[in-house]
Parts: sequence; structure tokens; C-alpha cells
Amino acid sequence: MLLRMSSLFLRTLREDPADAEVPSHRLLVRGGYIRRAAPGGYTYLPLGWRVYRNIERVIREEMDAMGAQEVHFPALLPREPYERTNRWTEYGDDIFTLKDRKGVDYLLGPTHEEMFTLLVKDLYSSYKDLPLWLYQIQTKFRDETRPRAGLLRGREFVMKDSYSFDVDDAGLDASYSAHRAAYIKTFDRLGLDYVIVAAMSGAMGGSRSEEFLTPAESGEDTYVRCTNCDYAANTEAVRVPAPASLAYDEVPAAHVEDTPDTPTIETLVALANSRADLRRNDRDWTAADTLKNVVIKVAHPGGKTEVVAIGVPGDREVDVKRLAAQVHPSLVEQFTETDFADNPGLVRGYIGPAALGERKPAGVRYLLDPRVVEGTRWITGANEAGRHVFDLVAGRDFVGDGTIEAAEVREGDPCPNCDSGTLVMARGIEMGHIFQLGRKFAEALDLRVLDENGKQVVVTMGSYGIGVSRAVAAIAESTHDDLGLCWPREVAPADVHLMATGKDDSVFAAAATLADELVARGLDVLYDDRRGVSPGVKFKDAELLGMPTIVVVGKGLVDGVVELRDRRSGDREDVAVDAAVDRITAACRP
RNA sequence: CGGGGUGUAGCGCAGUUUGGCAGCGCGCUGCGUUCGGGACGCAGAGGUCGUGGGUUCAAAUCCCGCCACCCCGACCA
Repeated sequence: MLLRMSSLFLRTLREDPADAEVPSHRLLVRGGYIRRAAPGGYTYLPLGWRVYRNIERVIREEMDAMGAQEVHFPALLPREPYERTNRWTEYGDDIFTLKDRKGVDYLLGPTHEEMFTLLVKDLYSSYKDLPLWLYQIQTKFRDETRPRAGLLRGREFVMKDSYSFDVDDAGLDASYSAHRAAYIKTFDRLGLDYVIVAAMSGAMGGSRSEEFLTPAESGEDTYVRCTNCDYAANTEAVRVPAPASLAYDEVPAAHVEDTPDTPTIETLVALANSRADLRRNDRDWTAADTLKNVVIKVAHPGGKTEVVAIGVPGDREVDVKRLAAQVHPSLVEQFTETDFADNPGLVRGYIGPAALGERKPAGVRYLLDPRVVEGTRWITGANEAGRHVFDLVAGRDFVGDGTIEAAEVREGDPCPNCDSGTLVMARGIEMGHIFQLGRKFAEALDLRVLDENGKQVVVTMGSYGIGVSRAVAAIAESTHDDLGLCWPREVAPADVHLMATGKDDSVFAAAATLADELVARGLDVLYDDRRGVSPGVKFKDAELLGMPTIVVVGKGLVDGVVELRDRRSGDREDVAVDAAVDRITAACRP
């Protein structure tokens, strides 16, 4: 394939577009790969569409290679299946819904679990048909409140979603592993850096779940890695290791103290350290010695709202994302002034364990951070304004109704997987997500098969996604440099960026011949045949556009050489004209 | 949804404070020069100043409403 820049539908921009902040967005627009067409919707120009199609091809090849079969659903879907799995309401405002002329409800598919489940139910009814792996590459719609960063988060985007159907848990494990392996191959081929992190299964329900994240500053997911072992997890999924219980024989009985004007942890710690009767003799009090009790409301899907208190060490904030992931699909709501007024037993700023718990008068469920183990001693609220209780010992003086992973995760926290490592934090772009759905959808939609004993069993499912359009941006994000884009070979819109510099007809003739010969070898060539464009412009464009190999036909021609450059390394070499085709082809087919 | 910012030619911006001919750079068209690192001269084309209303002799500029975009937060496979 030969693309001539003199006629290619392309305009590169000398300056950064004002509305683009992250590098991938900036460079894709500047390089003439995409243009914004709607809020959260982008048009692919010829070069961008070639990248997109290459990514799609790699994904399709790997899915086919693992034995998954491609199907294709409509994007416009009926309401009923989503009603039956509760997701019509669970997804809520995030789905685009519409009515036809008769007033019947439809949605634009945000994901297709229901449809796949029903399709399999429609055709299969025996364990002999399983396992079955189906996938599609489809445009998805989500009414994101805030699309951002070009292709990274759109309201219309393309996703490869696949689904596995198995008769038992062992089968699901095998299907999951097969997908995991295929994803590793896929992302390797795409030239993407990635880490595989433990994840929450989110809106899907189910159990085991991992995300493939591409490390990037502009990423929206925060994850942790261990400095010592191979543990990695989305912060939402981090499990805090519970320390061993402590002996508390020596701890004096709990005592309530007047601590006026101490509504915050800082003021409380400062006061405790400044008063001789409260000061510790071994060391200063720190925020970590206090137990902070945060009250929130949890809105359950049925419409019921529950008040919940969360006890965390006072040196840590409650991480709203982690909390939301824990209570999903219920929603976290703020506990407002009005709510405090309605619950006189909860004294703002001075809430303590004595008032909390399902069996206490307020009836507030009390969930504790895993660090609050038996024997830990705390300063915490005494449920009266201006009073705190000291030496309150967990297990002796109070117990919670359970534990919850809601406290923030911090750099340097101990690794939950090994003894010596600590956690470091980083940001990444979610490129793929695999998870074991289990039987939630099959049960809701009644997908069953007969097993070998002739008994009806509910099918167990897995669900596996790759953001295809997002990958365009993620690859740009993880491979660009100061000069511009820098595509991996497998996804680049062309193998070679061939430019003719100068004004001599002989240069253009030689370049045109070379272009034809490279195409005859099966390479895709982007040929800058523009006349009257200065060399500087052509070099800048070549660097911005980011083909992996750049060939310059110009002043070297009188000496019988052309210049071969590697876009990524910047390496240059002069190649004799009559050896150029072989040398360039070899460079493009390492 | 909350906070902040921005909408003027294809792109980047000035002009708005203090109402008075709609400007600059890049890009685009024509002619000429230049040709290995975003060249130059001359001559051009291109704008409902986001949008609807209001004030005024007169509105890009002042007032009110709306819309869109960007950033932070909330939300989110």
C-alpha cells in the first residue's frame, strides 16, 4: 500500500490544539489522526483509521487463535434483557436510552453480557457444547458525565468483548486462564507496556478479576506494586493485611476526658500532647493512635438507605473509590447536616464506638478497618461534644459488626502478599479487564444446560474486554517522545515514511521508484512526495507522524546513498541506493 | 453533579477593562525566489465574534438566559 502525502487527507498542526491536554490526545490531533466530532466522539482520519484497524486486526487474530468465535450484535438493544438482570436501573444514567415511535424503550449497548447469554441459551442446551468462547468487536455507548482526553474516555468507543461459557468452576478457571494468556500475547504484539493487577469486579459481580493497565501519568486508575514480590493491584482491590492481635493486660481501663474544641484529629492530637495528664510517657501521640469514625449512607438498589459508620486509623482518609467498590452495586452517599439532625445519637466530630453497632440504639452498622485488631488501643470520640475516650481497647471495650477495606492506601504500606515488601503507587490506563462472572447472568436469564447425568445446571460465565479505540490512545501515550508519535511496528499506519527532499526531479524519481519497490515487497509506504515543501517541514512531519522507519532520499543521492532512520532510537545509516530495498525491508521485518 | 477556566478565520491567539471600520501569527490560493531541520517577497481568499434575548444612535465589548469545550473533584468494566 502506497500513501502519497501530496494527496493524503491529512493536515498536521504546527501548534498544540488548545483543548488537548494529555500527550496522546495532543499528538493524535496534531498529527491529523483524529478530529473531535461530538462530545466524547471522534472521527478517525485515514492515518488514525489505519492504526485503529491494525489494533483491531491483532486483537482479532489472537482471539481467533485461542479458539474464540467472532459474532456481531446490534448496538441498539431492547430493554427487557437488561431489566431482567437489573442493569437497566443499576447502570442508571450511564446508559443511553431511547424510545422508538411506538414509545418502546431501547438502549445503546454499554456492554453485552445479557445478549450473549441469551444467544447461547437460544442455541445450546448440553454440556457437550461447552466450553464455548464468543466475542465481538463492537461500538459501545456510555453516557459518561465527563468524557476526557480524546480517545481515552469517550461516550462512544469500540470494545472487544468476549464471554466464556462453562459447565463448572474448573472450566471457568480454564477459560479465564486461556483469555489471560491470549491478552498477554495481544498486548505484547501491540507494543504496549502493561501490568496485570488484581481488580474489583465492579458492576459485573463475580469473583476473580484482573486488569491490564498501561502505566501512564494520564491514566485514571491508581494501582500499587510491591517492591519485593510480583504483587500488583488496583488500589480498590488492595487487601490490607490484618496485624496480629496485641496483648492488653497492661492497658488501663478506658477513661473519658474533657477535650474541648477538638473536632478534628489534628486538634485532638495536639491537645493530648500538650496536656500533662494526657501525655504519653514513652512517645508523643500521633494521628495513628486515634480512631476516626466516619458516617456515610449506603443506598441499596432496592431503594433502601442504610447509615453505616466506618472506623479507620485517624491518620488515614476514607478513600471514596475503595469504599464505593466495597459496597457496589449500592451507592455511597454523604451524611449531611440534615442527617446529623435526624440522628441525635451521632455527635459530629466526637462519634465513638460506644454509640455504634447494629445492636446499639442508633442501629448504625459499624465496620472497622482491618488494622483495628483485638488489643489495639485508641483515642476516639466519647459521643459528647468536647469529650474523647482514651485507652479504648478493641476486643475488650468495643467490637465492630465487621471489617471493611475503605481506608486510603499509601505508598510504603506493607505488601499483603509477602513479608518484606512495601507498596509503591502508580497510575495507569485500563486496557483490558478479565473476570469470572460466575452464574449471575446465567441465573438471571436462566441459561442452563443438561450435564452428563441429565441434570439441569446453571452455566458459569467469564467476561473479558479490551478497549480497542482506547488502545489507539494508550499506545500513543506509552510510546511517544518529545518529537511526536512513535508507533510500534505492528500498529503503525505504514512501515516506512519515505521522504524526498530538495527540488531535483532525479530525487523524486528515485524516491518514487524506491517507494514502488518497497510496496512490491509488501511494505506499506507513506511517501512524502510534496513538491515545494521545505525539508524542515518534512522532517518535522515525519517525526510527528511516527512511522517506525524513516527513509530520506535527498542530497545523498549524488553519492548514491539514501538515509535510513529508526524513529524510536534515532539511529541513522547511509545505504547504497541499489541495496536500499533489501536493507529497508530487513529493517521493517526484524 | 460541585469548583475553576475558556469560546473571535482551518489552528494558535490579541482585541472585551473604558461600546465606535474585526486584527496578528501559522495554515490556505496565485506569481517569483529558496530547497537536509517548521524559508522569503509581493498579491489574495477566508469570520452569523458559541447561541438566544436585552440595553444603546451604535455591541466581540455592557446586562440576562442557554450551549459547548478544557482542568480539578464526584462518578465510571
